[in-house]
Amino acid sequence: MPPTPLTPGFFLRKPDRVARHLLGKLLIRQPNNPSGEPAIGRIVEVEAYFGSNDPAAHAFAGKTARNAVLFGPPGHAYVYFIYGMHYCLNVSCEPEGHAGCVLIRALEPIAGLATMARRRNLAANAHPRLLASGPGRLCQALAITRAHNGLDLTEPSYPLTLADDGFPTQPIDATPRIGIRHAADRPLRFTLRGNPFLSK
DNA sequence: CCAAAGATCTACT
DNA sequence: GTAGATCTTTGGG
Repeated sequence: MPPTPLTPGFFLRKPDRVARHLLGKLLIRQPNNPSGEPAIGRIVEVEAYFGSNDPAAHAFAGKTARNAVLFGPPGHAYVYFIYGMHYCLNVSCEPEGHAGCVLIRALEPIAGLATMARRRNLAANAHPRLLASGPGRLCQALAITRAHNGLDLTEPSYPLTLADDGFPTQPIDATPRIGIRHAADRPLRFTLRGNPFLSK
């Protein structure tokens, strides 16, 4: 079935519910110029962050210039720069005023693998696992930067879109989130069970 | 103004 | 397994 963009209503639920439902969906990156090819990946690993009552969330200490997108409408991109080198992509969820979000952590490459490899400075025949398995890697593979912060991911005419292609429901594992200091014991990282393109 | 931490990745031992 | 790269954001003086 042809990919259908997700609707804002998809993101109105709590972050853990949205996270589970995002597994198996497509992240579509339109080319920057007409001669380029789209880059498409299937979401296989995500983490849920609750705006309040979640010490690990960027929005835990309240609204700032950096995290303002999280407090806005659902289905929008929150892109931040970390460790001086990497970008990470989140999707805002819950109604406006609530700062829940989902971090996209790994993609299974579906289309545009050569473009992904080039953006990642890898050989054209590099193992596809190296393309987008990890939050920093997938942003590099899809050329996602702070320029995309605040973008509506439900609008198919924009360069970055989330879509459903009818991929069937799969068993899901829930494990602790990666790389955080606080609340590291909560099982809020969700993965497609046994998928070879997970980040760890 | 300055300092410190950070939802990472890669290379090297 | 450990270290280094590299810079934005934030909070305190």
